[in-house]
Amino acid sequence: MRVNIHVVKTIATVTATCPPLLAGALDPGDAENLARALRVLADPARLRILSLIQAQPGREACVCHLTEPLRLTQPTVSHHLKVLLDAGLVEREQRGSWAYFRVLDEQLGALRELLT
Amino acid sequence: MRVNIHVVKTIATVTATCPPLLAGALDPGDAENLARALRVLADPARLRILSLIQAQPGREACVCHLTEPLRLTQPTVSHHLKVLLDAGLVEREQRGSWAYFRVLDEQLGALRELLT
DNA sequence: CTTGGATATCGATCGCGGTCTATGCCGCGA
DNA sequence: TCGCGGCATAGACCGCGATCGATATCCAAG
Repeated sequence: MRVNIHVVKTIATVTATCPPLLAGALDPGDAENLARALRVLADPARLRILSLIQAQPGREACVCHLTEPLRLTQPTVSHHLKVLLDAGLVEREQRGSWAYFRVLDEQLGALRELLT
Repeated sequence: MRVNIHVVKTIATVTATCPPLLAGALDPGDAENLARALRVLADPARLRILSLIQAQPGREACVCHLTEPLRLTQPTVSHHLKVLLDAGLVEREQRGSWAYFRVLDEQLGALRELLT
């Protein structure tokens, strides 16, 4: 049986409810959510994945384009892409056997606005 | 014997050498440095510390002002403040027995610019 | 100098997450 | 239908860092 799993988009959630960092005392819940969102970016492999996708012609990449420059195994790259996907920082499009990923820059911009 | 320890300011270092995230493929070293800088912010306690300091009258706070709202012990708060200090996100001023901390918003702004 | 309070440091614990290998799943072509 | 290639998932391992109690350090007052 197939169930629809509603994946919480970390970034979208926090940008919708969390005030800017220095605009006043953050309550514990907002701090936790913002920290969770920042933790997605606070990894060298994921930062490189975002920049590598964006540097690709067409600004999209599938997993097999990333494993070699990252020098990481395919499962590890898939893991990072899932983290980025759940956060809402990339989108995924299946084309045949390949899964193409694109960066959602608006989400990155929204997150950036919270560091104010 | 006393030695002068030169503490590397994480944020200042990365903003001086690292290109914006989506401006092209990040090399591994830059990715590592940027991730290190983001990891400083990717913690709910440190986010709350920054916002609590800023919410204080005079935009400064000493350790004893932070332990209670954070519900963390004094050593833990001191630890987080040291991380923020080493990163260059806060400055420290000793006044009598008390150590007052202030947020360096320029550093936060510089880091924010890298998420582009 | 001694005491007391504020802060820093030390050492230990423990949970989280990045990485791997092994394996499952899916779509395509022969 | 079978095999293969691309990707996802499961499970295990391991290091890092958040937190704490204990203790050291520093400063002011008496």
